[in-house]
Amino acid sequence: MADEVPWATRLQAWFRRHRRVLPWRSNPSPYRVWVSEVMLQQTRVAAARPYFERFLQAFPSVRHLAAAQLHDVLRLWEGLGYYGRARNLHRAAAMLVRDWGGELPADVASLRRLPGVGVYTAAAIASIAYGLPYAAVDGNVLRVMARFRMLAEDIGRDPARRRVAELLEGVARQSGDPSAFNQGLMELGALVCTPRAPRCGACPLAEECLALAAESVDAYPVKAPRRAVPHVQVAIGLLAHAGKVLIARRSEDQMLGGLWEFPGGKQQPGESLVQTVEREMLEEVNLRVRARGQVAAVQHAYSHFRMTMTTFRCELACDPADLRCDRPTAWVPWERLHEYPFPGANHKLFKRLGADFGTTL
DNA sequence: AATCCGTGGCG
DNA sequence: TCGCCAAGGAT
Repeated sequence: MADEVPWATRLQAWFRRHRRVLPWRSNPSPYRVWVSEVMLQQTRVAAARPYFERFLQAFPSVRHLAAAQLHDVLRLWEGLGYYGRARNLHRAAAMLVRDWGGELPADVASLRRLPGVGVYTAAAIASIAYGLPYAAVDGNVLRVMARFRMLAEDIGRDPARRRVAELLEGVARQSGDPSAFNQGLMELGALVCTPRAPRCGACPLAEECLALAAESVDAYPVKAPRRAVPHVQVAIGLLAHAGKVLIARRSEDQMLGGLWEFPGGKQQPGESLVQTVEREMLEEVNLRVRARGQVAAVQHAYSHFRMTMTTFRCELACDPADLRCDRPTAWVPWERLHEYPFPGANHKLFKRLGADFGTTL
């Protein structure tokens, strides 16, 4: 059957020969495939790998994950980004225990109902863990197929993804090994048909590649330019009392949800950063403080805006018992802050301040 | 359909 | 230095 699509056969042969040894490939159980696929969403293999090892060590099964506290799941996700993935993974584990006996369902419709499992991830789990014939169309596959078939559609839009999925569904079915076919296409995109400087001389699909034949590989894939991102000024306060600093937990329905931070917020028009931090402290935790001096400023780029985060040492100008906040807060010794999951920008700050900064509080 | 959601590496 | 990009999903 595989002979009906020669390029798919060559692709799979190439994959068997060149595939990387990756932790989730050694034992592609449904749980391990699921966790790896979620970690790999918009994330490079090199970045996800150490997280996967630690995560599976801590939560070896769906039931272990479901029984865990979100706090501990987020600590293991800390630094990987897109924290909604971790929250969804945790929620989905509970659903799997409740509705599926702690197993991953073996059909795409049921998989698709799990939070954090979209069209791509459902197809990836179904094909890689269960051998079912679905095309898993990720960014790699879109780029490879845009060049291979010289597709003019903007691959950032949904019609292109659907078109490629239609193109590949039949091939995946005839391939005889949907897991190797899908992973082969993605591996090809990661190792050979790369975004920049593709290695067409090493490509098993080169002789049938339309973009290569037209000497137009550089013109594909077609992608709309990104918009410019805004830059915001943020001021945060390090408020110490009795040897501990005040932190607050971000709401789970917002950006960086479930992670901890120092109180603070965005600078408003006509406001100095000192005024910003003093106002935010009052608004967020109902404490009157005086900003004593700038400690550090770090630059950080999020997915859709950039930030300069300026940090001020603050001094209490009211009774600490006035503390009121609509989200969890904690007074924590500086050396124990690592027990709480913090966003990347805060880790830049920690690194800047040094390990013994706590002694200066 | 368009926007929101993180981070680090790379040229 | 800085824009681009990576095994996308939710709304």
